[in-house]
Amino acid sequence: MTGLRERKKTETRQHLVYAAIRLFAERGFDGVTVEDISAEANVSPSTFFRYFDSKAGAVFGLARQRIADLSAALEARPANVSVLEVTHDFWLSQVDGIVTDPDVFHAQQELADGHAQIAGERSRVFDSGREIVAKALRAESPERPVIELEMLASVTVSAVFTGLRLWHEAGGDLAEIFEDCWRLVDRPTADPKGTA
Amino acid sequence: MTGLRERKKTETRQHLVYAAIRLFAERGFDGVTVEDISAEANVSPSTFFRYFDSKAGAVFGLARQRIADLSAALEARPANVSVLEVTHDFWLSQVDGIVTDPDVFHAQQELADGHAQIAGERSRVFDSGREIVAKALRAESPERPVIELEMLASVTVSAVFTGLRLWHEAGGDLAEIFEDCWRLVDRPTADPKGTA
DNA sequence: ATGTCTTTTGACACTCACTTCCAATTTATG
DNA sequence: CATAAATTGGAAGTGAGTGTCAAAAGACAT
Repeated sequence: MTGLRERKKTETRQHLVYAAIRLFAERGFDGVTVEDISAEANVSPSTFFRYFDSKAGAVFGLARQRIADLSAALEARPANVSVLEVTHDFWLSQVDGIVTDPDVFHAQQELADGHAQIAGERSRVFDSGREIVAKALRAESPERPVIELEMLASVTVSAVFTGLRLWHEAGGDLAEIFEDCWRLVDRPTADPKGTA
Repeated sequence: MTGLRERKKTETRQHLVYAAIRLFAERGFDGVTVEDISAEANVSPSTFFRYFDSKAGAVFGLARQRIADLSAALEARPANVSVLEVTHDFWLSQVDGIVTDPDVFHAQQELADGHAQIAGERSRVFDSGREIVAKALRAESPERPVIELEMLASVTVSAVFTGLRLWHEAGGDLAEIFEDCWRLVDRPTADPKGTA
């Protein structure tokens, strides 16, 4: 599983992503060619397109690993911990990595906000996260209506997305912002219509 | 405001959007060139790019008008109707137009799910909707914490997005599905942490 | 170590999305 | 009718993205 081949591949992928983000941050998305990125990572342009579908794809080229980690965390869920708790704890656990090296995150956010192509990549990453949480919720509570669970999964993504966005725009304590966002996820669901 | 020039422009834009969606549905996104779309709409490729940033941009080229309508509805809001109510009623009022001619909607959804570029366009449309609702909420309740309002706005988008997605995937009564999704928006917000 | 098989890579050629610039055409205005 | 302004078409150029094929490198046997 962890042969030299595998290691070299993840290495190359990382080099390409970091090279891309750094160059984009320096010269702008349109000011950098795939050839530039490839040269910076010491591979050929052909190789770039073997790792990513598009130039924009490199920006969130490592984020899929995080989604895979979330999926693993949910599959390893202990019986006495809810899916929402696992999801909450997982995203909270990601805060450290982001605040430690915020440059990459802020660059990703700027790029996604400025270019529809990159926004598409970001959107897809979050969407696959939503799908994974929805699947886990369905397995956990097969008796609850699907629409309710789908909305719940969607709102967990909203919390993460909103938290990151607000932190990017205004700064502050990311963990604290995230907890504030999460409060809207943990409201009771089985209530009657309420204030409507 | 409604001179011949303006009318011709909106006409051309519509022709391009419908031509694009129809051709994409027939031959797939990659099986259609900008030249094809332009020819179908009787304009030159140069003109196409004066209306849209990219080939993908044409898919949601009319959706921005809906967001503008939402913005207008929120600005015309009577004092005794809440922002959430206006937003809810607006989206519900859009249901008719979608179910009457569902082909365009389904085609848009398929295209966005299959191509990151188009997903980016969709993401941006919904995001501008979120921004508009958030702005209205801040104006309505300046005393409430910003994070709470931002999350609320984000959840309204989740409701619309989830409703459309589920209807696209499983069919059924769109208005009913939307109401089910909206239940998670209208839960009380000022509660103590509750089940957390 | 050596040979063989498989995977990864680099080089080349090609299409088409997208940009830029200029000339021609059409609409608005006095 | 004349002039100004906006819109359009055409042509040329850059670079993203795809396909193919031969070379290089890791995996695995003897």
